[in-house]
Amino acid sequence: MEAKTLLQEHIAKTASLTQEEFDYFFSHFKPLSFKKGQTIISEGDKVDCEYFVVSGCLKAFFINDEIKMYILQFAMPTWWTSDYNALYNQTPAQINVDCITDAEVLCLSSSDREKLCAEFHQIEHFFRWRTNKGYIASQKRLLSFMNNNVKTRYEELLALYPQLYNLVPKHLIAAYLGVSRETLSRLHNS
Amino acid sequence: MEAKTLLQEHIAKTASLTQEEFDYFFSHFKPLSFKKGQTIISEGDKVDCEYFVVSGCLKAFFINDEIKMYILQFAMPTWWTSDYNALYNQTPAQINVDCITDAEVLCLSSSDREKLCAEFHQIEHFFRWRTNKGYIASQKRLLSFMNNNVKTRYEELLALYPQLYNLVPKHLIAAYLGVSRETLSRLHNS
DNA sequence: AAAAGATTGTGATCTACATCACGTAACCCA
DNA sequence: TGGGTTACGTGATGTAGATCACAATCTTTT
Repeated sequence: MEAKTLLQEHIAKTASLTQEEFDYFFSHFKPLSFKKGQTIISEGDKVDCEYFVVSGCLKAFFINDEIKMYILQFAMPTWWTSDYNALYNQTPAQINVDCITDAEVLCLSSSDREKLCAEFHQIEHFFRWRTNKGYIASQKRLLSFMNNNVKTRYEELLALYPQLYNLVPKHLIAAYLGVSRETLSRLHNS
Repeated sequence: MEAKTLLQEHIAKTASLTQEEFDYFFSHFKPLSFKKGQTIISEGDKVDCEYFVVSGCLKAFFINDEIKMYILQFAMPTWWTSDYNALYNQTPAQINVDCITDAEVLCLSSSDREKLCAEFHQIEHFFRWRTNKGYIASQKRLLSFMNNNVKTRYEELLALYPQLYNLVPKHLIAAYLGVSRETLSRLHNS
């Protein structure tokens, strides 16, 4: 699907904009294409934008001790991603974002987002709900982390996003679950 | 500090309301007082409200297998709490909220919040930012969970909220850290 | 098509933390 | 003021998952 239509249908679920308003909104987004493996945000970068995924799959991750990787989010079409802590607090990125597959994204700068939120009540409404859903999902994941063992978390993840099983290498799924790739591999037999 | 002043100063940090607008906003809140140990939300309840803490300390927690407790949030003055998943998706509460100390709260119904957000752009702005901060904090905690051992998480928590050490029994701090009370106790000696 | 790198599986061993068990001290509240 | 509940410490033992090591594919690049 075309980027503009995808975004429009996505927004329409929570906010009512006229076609004219949406066209204006859309004009602030910059379309970007990336190849598999390309980096969008690196640790230490100044972060100015957030990204709406049109096609492909990104990962937002943290590297500890230059060795261990922890994946905060897989970002699929219609998902938003960035290092929101860095973006809102104007601090250097602690999170990396790169492309698991070739990907197309729409890039929106933080200043444009704030401008658009101030100009259109409905746009502010949309972003409140988007963040709200992210917050609820994040709380659920935290609870699952405290409450469930690796096997249960793995099954939950696959039930929620079956396409990940074939799209994403297993060691990345392990990094999302916060477990070693060896342990994840052994789960298949138990 | 008086409940109304506390809320007004809290809101003023992110939204500009005239005194008249704030008075109208405030008129939708219901002040409630609770004693130490009293329950505000029980698992299975229909959840209609969110709560702004004026004084005291609440905990939002999840009980697994009728045995293990996991604390999602300690809620102190100027913090907001509820079972947001239940509140937004109109599902029965999975989270409990009760009082660690005597507490005063201001209660806002979800329908009033949505009404106020629709009526005043600045109020929608405020709630977007509040949720945004919650989302960022939740992501940070998730990262710390994956990345750090118990001792580091304990030190982080005490650095962020030193008052918790004396205010809250250790087994509740253990339940927040997702660790057994015995292990937490042993950390003091190591 | 060959070489190099990435991905996955699996055994052996190690470790952080859980669980069980028991003892002591502090705090309610009738 | 005394008896019961709650809080907290600490030893002994169990276990999920980490780490190390190596081998077998599968993918990408030249």
